[in-house]
Order: sequence, then C-alpha cells, then structure tokens
Amino acid sequence: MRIGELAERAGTTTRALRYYEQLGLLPARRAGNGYRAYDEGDLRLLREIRMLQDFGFGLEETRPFVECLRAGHPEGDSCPASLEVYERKLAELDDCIARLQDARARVAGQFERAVRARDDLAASEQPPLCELAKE
Amino acid sequence: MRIGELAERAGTTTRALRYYEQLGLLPARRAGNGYRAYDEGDLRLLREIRMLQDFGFGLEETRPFVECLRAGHPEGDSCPASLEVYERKLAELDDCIARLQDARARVAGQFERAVRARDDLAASEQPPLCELAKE
DNA sequence: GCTGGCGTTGACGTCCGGGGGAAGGTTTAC
DNA sequence: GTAAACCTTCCCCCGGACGTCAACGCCAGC
Repeated sequence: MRIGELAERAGTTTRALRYYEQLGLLPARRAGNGYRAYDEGDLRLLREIRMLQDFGFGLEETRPFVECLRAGHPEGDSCPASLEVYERKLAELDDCIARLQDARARVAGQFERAVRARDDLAASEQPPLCELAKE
Repeated sequence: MRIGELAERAGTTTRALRYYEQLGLLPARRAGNGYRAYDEGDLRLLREIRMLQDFGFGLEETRPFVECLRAGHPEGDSCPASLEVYERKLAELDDCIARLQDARARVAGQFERAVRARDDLAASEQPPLCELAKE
C-alpha cells in the first residue's frame, strides 16, 4: 500500500504520514522506486495514533503505544509504559478540569455579583411604580 | 506615575504595558519628555485587566470591562457588554470542561480495560501456584 | 561630565504542536 | 501522452502574550 491509500484509509493526509515518519513514529519501508510501502500492520499503528490523538494525546505520548504494538503485543496499551502514559494523562486531565472548574466558579461569582449590582441600581434609580400606575 | 512604577504596582512588566497600549487597551498620556504618564485610574484599569486574565480571559475579552470603567462606571462589569462577555466565557468554560470530562472518561475506560487485560493475561500465563508451593 | 538607571521606538524571537503549501523533479496509471 | 500520485526540501503558519535586543534620549547623583 502506498502513502495515499494509507492516508485515505486512516482518514488523514499524506503530509501527516510523512511528518510521523520524520518523527520516527511511523517509519516506512521503501519500494524499489523510492515510494513508501505500508502494510496492514502500519494501518493498525496509524489507527492507534489517531485514536489517541482523538483522546487529546500529543504525538509523543502515542509513541509507547505504537512501539508496544510494533513489539508484537496485541494492544497498544499492553505495555507498562503505555499504562503510565494513561495515568499521567488522567492526572493531567484532572488537573486541567479542576483549574477550569475553579475559573468557572470565580467567573460565575463575578457574574452574579454584577447582575445583582445592576438590578439593585435599577431598583434604586427607578423606584417601584405605584400600584395604580400599573396597566 | 511612569511606566516602571505602574508595572511594579500591578505586578506586570513594562513590556506588557507597551503591548497593551499598542492594542489600544491602555493608552497613556505623555509627559513633556515623551514618557508615558499614568494615574491611579490607569492602575485600576490595569488591575481589572490582570484579574480577568487570571480568570482565563484573553486581552480582547477584557476590553469591554476596561472601556466600561473608563466610561465612569463604578465596576468594569457594570455594562451589558461586560455581562455578555461573562456569559460567553461561562459557556465556553462549560463546553471546554465537558469536552475534557468526556476525554477523561474515554481514557479512563481504556485504562481500566488495559489493566484488566493485563491482569487476566498474568493470571492465565502464570497459573495459580499450588497451595503447597507457597513459602 | 560621567555613570547608571530609567525611558523611547522598532523589529524580530519565542514557545508550542501539528502539520500546510509550493517548487521542482520522477514514476505510475489509464 | 498526460494527468495523477509520488518523491524531497524548504519555508510558512496558527495564536497569544509577551521577551529580547538595538540604538538612542533623559535625568539624578557625585
């Protein structure tokens, strides 16, 4: 399989595949004419990369998974190094979520205070209408 | 007050202040010698900017607050435009948090599956030792 | 009158990852 | 025969918030 076909089957671009090769993440064999040659195993590796990227992993973080698969393990996360990356990612996500939730709470506090201030001001500047004025 | 003093009192740098001026966010009057001249009001504006930045606002998002203060309102969030920014930010934060939580759940699912697979494998490859073999 | 510290402007660098896009040349496919 | 796909190399870009010079002006103290 050549680069264009692999890219299409994995839903990515040839440019990305060359980039992964440049990173040493997905090296390719070469045909006699110099074209990159891939097989189904490479597609498997690439799908692993794409799935992890979808989870928010950086390319370097996918490396242990790819090497684990390349070492012959049934899953990319069959190796301790991959599990460690999972754990680090979970911790990182938890930290990020906590910080965002904290920011959200602070913004919400400011927002509510501002809304109250606005309403209070409106109430004082525009004294409540006399009941009879309604209608 | 000159730029260095303002920067120090607000806990920022002169470079940042020049940058804010370049954005039109915090324009400065000029002294006779060309030096930027700031007053306590500018310090107030700058503190507003810094606080919002701390909440995760981008500089452009702080503009309505700054203009609201400059218009003479008691608080930066006394204006409807500021309240809209609060609302947009809250929605943005909620969206971001939701996406991160989704990613976290997916990673956690993968992680747990991988750990189970590892343990199952360990159990099958290394059949439980005979009771007598202990010790 | 000299040194040091502040100020000025402008231009360019940085960080970060993940590629995009074009130039210029082969090879393959129909 | 020509269009599509491939090759390499190179620079570019995105955003955001500044950092980092360079080369100069202004002012206080000694």
